[in-house]
Amino acid sequence: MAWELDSDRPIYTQLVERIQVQIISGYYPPGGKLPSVRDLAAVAAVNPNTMQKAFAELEREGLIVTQRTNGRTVTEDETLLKGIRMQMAREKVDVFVQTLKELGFSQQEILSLIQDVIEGEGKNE
Amino acid sequence: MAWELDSDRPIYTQLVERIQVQIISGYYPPGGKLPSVRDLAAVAAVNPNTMQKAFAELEREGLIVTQRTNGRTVTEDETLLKGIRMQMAREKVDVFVQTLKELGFSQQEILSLIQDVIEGEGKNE
DNA sequence: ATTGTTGTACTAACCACATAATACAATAAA
DNA sequence: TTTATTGTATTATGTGGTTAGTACAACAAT
Repeated sequence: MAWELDSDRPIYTQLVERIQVQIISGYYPPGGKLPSVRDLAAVAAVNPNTMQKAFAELEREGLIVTQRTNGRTVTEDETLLKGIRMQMAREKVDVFVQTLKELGFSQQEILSLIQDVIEGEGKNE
Repeated sequence: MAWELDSDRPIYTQLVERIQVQIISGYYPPGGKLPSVRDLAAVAAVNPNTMQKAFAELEREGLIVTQRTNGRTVTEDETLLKGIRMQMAREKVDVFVQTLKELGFSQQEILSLIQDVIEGEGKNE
């Protein structure tokens, strides 16, 4: 399936975030090989240049390593991966809680909304 | 203070979201008058054209009403406002929970993270 | 009546993003 | 050695967002 991309934000940014999650979640394990620029661009249905830009950003963050003519691999630094995982989670939580508070929801109401979603999904899994 | 705007997304979209929250939270009460395009553009430090575009979108959604030569007011349809409030909240919750699950957090872990933030903030308020 | 404020429309210019189409060097695979 | 694949770089083109500047009609305030 082609990746779900929002036209409201730069595509390369969305590619970065998606691949970040795939790495953090273990879909691409530490030390594992990543698809080539061309292949992954084809899968995502974007231009190779755009995927190249996303990979460059991921490399700048240290999540992936480039071997000049033999593709790319996920970093083997699992400490870094775990750190980024927690960092991403905390940022999502902070933004979420702040946003809901701005909408006028109390702490208890926020927790209730979360539990509603979790219990609702529980019936399907 | 100038509004905090992210260069990663269209400014007018961020203006829409910010004003939405201000309306939903009651900062601009139902039936209340909104600043003029030029004034609010000056406050936010953006071009009047951009603010105009944001207002046009808000009007399309029904949140605000335009009086041709006498400014704009927030809709008096409080049922609509409450509906949008819940709609926004549920979407935020859904996206949040899904994102955290993709990062490999369990339901209990998600709840714990939320409680950490809430309790942490409690000490400052 | 005059002045000021309102929403609105228009053009020009700039820039970032995205795509398309090539091209090249390095190296793995055959 | 030859071929294919890799990352990478380049140029050109199109699109959308943003700003700047200007202008106009409608109406409130004076």
